[in-house]
Amino acid sequence: MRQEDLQQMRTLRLFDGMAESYVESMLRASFLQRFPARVELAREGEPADFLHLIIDGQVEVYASHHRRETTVSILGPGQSFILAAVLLDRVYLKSARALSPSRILMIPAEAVRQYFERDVHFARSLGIELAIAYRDIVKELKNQKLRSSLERLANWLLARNTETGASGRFALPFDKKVLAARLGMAPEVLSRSFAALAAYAVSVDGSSVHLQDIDALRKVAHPSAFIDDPAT
Amino acid sequence: MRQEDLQQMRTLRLFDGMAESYVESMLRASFLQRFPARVELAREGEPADFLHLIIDGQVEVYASHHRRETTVSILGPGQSFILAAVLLDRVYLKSARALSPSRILMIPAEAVRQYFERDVHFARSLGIELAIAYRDIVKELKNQKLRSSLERLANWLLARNTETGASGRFALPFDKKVLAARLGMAPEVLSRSFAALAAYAVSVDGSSVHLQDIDALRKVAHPSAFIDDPAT
DNA sequence: CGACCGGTTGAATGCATTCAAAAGGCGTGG
DNA sequence: CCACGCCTTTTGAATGCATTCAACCGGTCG
Repeated sequence: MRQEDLQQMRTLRLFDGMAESYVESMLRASFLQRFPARVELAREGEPADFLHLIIDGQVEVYASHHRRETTVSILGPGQSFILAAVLLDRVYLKSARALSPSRILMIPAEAVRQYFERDVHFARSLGIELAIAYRDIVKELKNQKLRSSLERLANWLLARNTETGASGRFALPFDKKVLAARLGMAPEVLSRSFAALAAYAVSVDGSSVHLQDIDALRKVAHPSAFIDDPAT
Repeated sequence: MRQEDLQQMRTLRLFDGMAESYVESMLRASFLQRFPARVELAREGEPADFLHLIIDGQVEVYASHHRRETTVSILGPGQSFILAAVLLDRVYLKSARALSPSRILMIPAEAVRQYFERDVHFARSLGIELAIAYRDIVKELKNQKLRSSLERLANWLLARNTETGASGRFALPFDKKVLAARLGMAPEVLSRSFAALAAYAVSVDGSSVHLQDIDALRKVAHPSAFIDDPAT
């Protein structure tokens, strides 16, 4: 790892409050890897060998079973994945692939477990990280089971709008195909849902979206803090 | 709390390795409550005030939104719920109700957070508990999104059979209505699914189930270690 | 130019929900 | 002990949301 990269890694939230010498030693054992788009970063069923931390890029986390596939989440810089498997020393329950060229900090599972036992601050960070991940997936389960696909799309648009400054205009951060997977629907359904939302002043041109009547959109979406609000 | 109850609480897995004085102090602040069936133990949207630990009884964890409701899990003795909300000091994302008369150990959220910071062993227990809960819900998400209701039922039957000694005969641990909710389907669908499984030598009489051809059932179910195996 | 990929649109199918009604089980009160 | 009523479960039928298959458009790349 290069000196300036190391410097950046040291400041990761995950290491907050941790003894410096521990951080150093963990980082020495870790790899900062670059991956091209479409590469598989982890495969369901394999033993957890590294905790993955996204420094740069987008990663799709998904699971397969019996010729079907479902996207669980799409992660970006600052987020980690497969933490639970690492902590418990079990196999991955999900696979992950890079959606864009990515830089991933890979911390050996063994080291994670070791310092989890050894350093309160690190244990605390991991616990909080896990708790957040847990709540995120609960929200996703609710999103999937309590909403129609039209509602899921509407809420995603509202959330994305808020996230990007609430200007009413933003670009889709990935292909519609991927968005469809993220929202748990076939691409065809996403297409039809966008069409249906035109009635609520949602206009889409390629990847640029314009929400011209947020209130109308909220009425279809029925947003809920307990599903959509990342800070809740 | 009575002396003998206290004694029992002290041996909880959650407290393994924890300094005795800490355990004592946590338990002194806690309540061992009895609840009749159907009582609501936690409500979505309320601030997390207690970590709940089931000593006795069955608890249904569910979430509501916009006049719909979905069951997230059904828990029994030894399992805790709403740990993530307690740790992060956020509101509950799910509600919980007692399915049967239950005894619940309620540990004040404040105390949980305090000892989480203070005691490595406790932090470790919580981390592991959270990691397991996380993986369970990932499995549930996969179960829901990658399977038909017939498959979900078939797999549940297989798992339950294994759990109860693989004799091919067992009783449903709760009403079919509740089972339907647990499996994410309407009661009507459960009924029809049972009827459909008769073709695979599954016979049901009231709450007693008899699986007469496990292999046939496995063929419909397509069980997967990464969804169904509690130890994976 | 032709092939391919992402996206859209149309049509058919299917799984599951919903509404409705009837049958079976269980407990309560007369 | 029986009758009644409530709740669970089953069965039937209609509806609907979403998947799947298929065809088509437009842009990009070899």
